[in-house]
Amino acid sequence: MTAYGQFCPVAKAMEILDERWTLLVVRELLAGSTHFNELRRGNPRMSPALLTKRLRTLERVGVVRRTGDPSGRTSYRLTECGEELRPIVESLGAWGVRWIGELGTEDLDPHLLLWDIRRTVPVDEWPRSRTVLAFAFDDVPQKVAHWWLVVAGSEPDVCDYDPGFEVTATIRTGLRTMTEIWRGDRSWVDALRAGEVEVVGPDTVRRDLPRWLGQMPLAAVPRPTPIVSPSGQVG
Amino acid sequence: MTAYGQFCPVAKAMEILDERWTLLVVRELLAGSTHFNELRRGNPRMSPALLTKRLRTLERVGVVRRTGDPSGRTSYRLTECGEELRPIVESLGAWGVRWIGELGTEDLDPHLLLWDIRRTVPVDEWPRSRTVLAFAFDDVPQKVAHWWLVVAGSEPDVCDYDPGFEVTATIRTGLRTMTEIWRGDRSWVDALRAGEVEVVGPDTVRRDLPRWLGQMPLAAVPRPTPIVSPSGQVG
DNA sequence: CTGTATCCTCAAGGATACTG
DNA sequence: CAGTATCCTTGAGGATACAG
Repeated sequence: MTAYGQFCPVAKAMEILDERWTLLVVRELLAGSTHFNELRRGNPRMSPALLTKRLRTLERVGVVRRTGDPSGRTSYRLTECGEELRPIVESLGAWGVRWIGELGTEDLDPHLLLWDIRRTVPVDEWPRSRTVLAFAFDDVPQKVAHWWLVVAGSEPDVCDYDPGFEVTATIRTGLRTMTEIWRGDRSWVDALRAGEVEVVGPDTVRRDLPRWLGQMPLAAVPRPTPIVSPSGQVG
Repeated sequence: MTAYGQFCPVAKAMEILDERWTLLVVRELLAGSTHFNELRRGNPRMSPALLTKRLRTLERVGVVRRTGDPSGRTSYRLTECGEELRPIVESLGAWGVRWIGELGTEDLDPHLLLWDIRRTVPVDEWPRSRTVLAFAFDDVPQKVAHWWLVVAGSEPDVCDYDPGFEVTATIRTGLRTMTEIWRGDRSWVDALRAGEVEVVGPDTVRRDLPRWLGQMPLAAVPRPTPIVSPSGQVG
């Protein structure tokens, strides 16, 4: 928060918002997280001390209000001022998904992926009875390769251990491929055709599964048209 | 540009954009600056080494293209990718002007103010003949208290020394007051009534002067409605 | 005009362990 | 659950001078 020495509103805004992690904490709050550990889960590489510090700053400048919620737990909520950051965070996301397609291996995180999927799972598309999808990622250490997504009732659950229910279908693929599909960088059909995803389960499930999982909301953002030269090469 | 370890497009965008000064350099490019020293003038507290570094990064990620312009001078221009940051920078400005009203003394800078005014002076509103406005700021060191704005033809000029032409009118006020008027935090009439601005010159000029100078574009952004309690106090 | 080159400091923030 | 406490490092970036 070192001052820029400018009266320009953009500079004044950035004094607050350009600090590392700040807008990612706001992103979590916009997505509906309210508790300290929810915010941590959304930003696992952030130390708790730093999260505290950022929340204090955001509170001081009026973006966040810290309250005890009904049950007495501490909870953080965006003020009107903070809520008005929504279009900014959304535009940043749209810009990011359009122009920063290349993901490093560092950017891939199964925990974040599954939690993000869980957040927006279209439960209505799923069968009424308990349904369990198993994920097996073949490009990460065994320890973090297996995940389960359980939909029973209206609340989806994510586990990194076998919850013991019968598995409806298993998705074998790379974490990278699954992430790219989720982000809308490539389509299910494309990945299936390329043999990079294998869905083990009944045909009906294999057909419905893409609709069950869906894609992240930003996946719908149109991508820049690649410039194709007459020779057919991408320029 | 330390990675966040997240595939989220907001995180990927912020890896680039949350570095100190970055979006302020982009702001200058969006405003039409193309040369190294123009970019420096817009961000005087930024060291040239750091500006170089930021420009290299922006070039590497595809936001900026570095070219020699017709005359051979180096020039920096936004790519399509960089141009798409415009709505983001504008939203940040709108948010900043709405929610960060308090300016520290550090934020006041006569050079930046005059250059910003110059940038958008509505020359058509001015007399056809050469017109010179003198600014005398009474709350800053003598050295930086006196400025001249010269409009002759279509190109306005700013000087921090007496250019020698006959002065059409002199504006005596605080740098803070002038900055607040420019930002739209307060109105001319309000500041005049409060006796915080004195315009020395012909009546016609005193009347027209607010229209000559105008306000920064973001001044038009509506401000949050203060919550007024029944007792009349601002909450 | 468009940068390099150096130096220096300091504080941001990552890692880890611990507590009411 | 919601943070503190501590340590440590490293590189970000401010200041200044200089160069092609």
